Amino acid sequence: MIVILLFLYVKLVYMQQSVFQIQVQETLYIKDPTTSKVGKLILEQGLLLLEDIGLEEFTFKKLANKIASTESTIYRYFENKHQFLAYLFNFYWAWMDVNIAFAVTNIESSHEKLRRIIRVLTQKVNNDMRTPYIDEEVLQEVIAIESSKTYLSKKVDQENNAGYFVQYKKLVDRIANIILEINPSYSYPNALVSTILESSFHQRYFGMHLPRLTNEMHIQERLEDFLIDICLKTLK
Amino acid sequence: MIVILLFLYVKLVYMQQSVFQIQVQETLYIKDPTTSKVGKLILEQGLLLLEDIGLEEFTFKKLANKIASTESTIYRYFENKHQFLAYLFNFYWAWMDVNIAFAVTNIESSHEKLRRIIRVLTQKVNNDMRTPYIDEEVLQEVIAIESSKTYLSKKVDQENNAGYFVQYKKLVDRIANIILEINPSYSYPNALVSTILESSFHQRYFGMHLPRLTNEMHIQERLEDFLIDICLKTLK
DNA sequence: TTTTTTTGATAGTAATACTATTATTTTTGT
DNA sequence: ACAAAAATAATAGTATTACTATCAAAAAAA
Repeated sequence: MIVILLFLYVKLVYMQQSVFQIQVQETLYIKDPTTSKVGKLILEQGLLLLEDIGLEEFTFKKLANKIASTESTIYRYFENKHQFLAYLFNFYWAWMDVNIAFAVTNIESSHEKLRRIIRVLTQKVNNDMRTPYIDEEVLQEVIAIESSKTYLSKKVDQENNAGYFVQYKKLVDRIANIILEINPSYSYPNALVSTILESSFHQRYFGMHLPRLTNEMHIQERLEDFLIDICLKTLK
Repeated sequence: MIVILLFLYVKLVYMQQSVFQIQVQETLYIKDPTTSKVGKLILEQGLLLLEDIGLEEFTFKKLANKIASTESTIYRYFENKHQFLAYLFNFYWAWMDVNIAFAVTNIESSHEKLRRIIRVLTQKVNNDMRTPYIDEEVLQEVIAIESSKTYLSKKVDQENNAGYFVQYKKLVDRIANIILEINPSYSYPNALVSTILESSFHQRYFGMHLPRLTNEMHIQERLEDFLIDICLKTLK
């Protein structure tokens, strides 16, 4: 408990509005977009544009038009669209980390913790009012589709050094520790966790677009059951 | 047995050189690249270029330079680089399908079949001399990194209709049937298979680039053990 | 209210993702 | 071996992308 609270204290910053706010690293932007109106507009409308047309078609020019601004302004916040995506990616996982931390607070059983974590991972999220410029439901959609593209690139090592994946790695570690509580002799805790996380995104996507690759995984309860079943049986 | 041989007969085309050759669908090219010298050069050098610089940096112009030809020539074979990738993607899975078919031939036990399949999936492949213009080892590397990009796009449904994913879907079905032999009441055979397939790529990649997300999965035996363990325990 | 910072407007460049045209080379059918 | 057909190379051109640079205007901070 104390460990978790300390953890939260370190990773969250207390703001004027007397709510917690999720922070991402300085390597993920040139100028912090949360500190200005245009910055927040970039986040808000950029996310919606990404949802709309996907990463490949997404350009700063189109976003600039959408927010009635200019390319040069957006380039003052983000180096390029990949950094923008990495920003959202880290925001998402930092936020999920908090959700998961709350979901397992006061739970004794490690099995139950894992079940709750998987529920949080497979559930459709609720919009978080503390960040009005980020629609978390849309964010989840976008990250599910685009996140693998952040690391499946020739620039992985460089981007990894720049901290593009810290939040994700932290979360994997945290869940892996719970895996080890359940079965301390299991050899592949991190691998199991990252497999589950990736699968939660891709299976849902397959359910919607490539149904032959899956078994109705667009239905949340099925996806949840599928993943919990794999985890608990694997750890027995 | 007979079913498998018939299957092979249908999906493979007997060629002059008295060897089997893997064929991909007509929707995956404008002009069949295997029917000409430049076509084969495009495949061969295109694959190497992809390995070298990745899909994002890959352009037909660069490939044209590499093979001392022109953009317009390449465009006569493939609509764009995504179709080119889809061609390789289907070639890969068609070829793995054959490898897997041979690996399980004459094997009685379904458990053993599954073990052998996972071995084939996680092993570094050997170059297949029947297709001198495709270096299968490089192909595996490239597909591992780029394949998700074929389906994680706004054009999935359209590309799915065009048959961009048939080979992959076929293979998933085939392995899913073996899963059902092991446990006929398991509810998520296809999902388990596609999870394993994706994981076999990504875990190895994590092992090499993002080690904190996995547990030394760049070592083939570990990856194999990890995946077999998950499958067999899940199906118990 | 001056200074500093941020934004908008405009311009420009090299590269990408193509399409089109025509001359030349290669393949093929007889 | 030769004409006809097909394929390729060379060249040009367009709209868009992915930036960078400059400078004036607007907004925020001192």
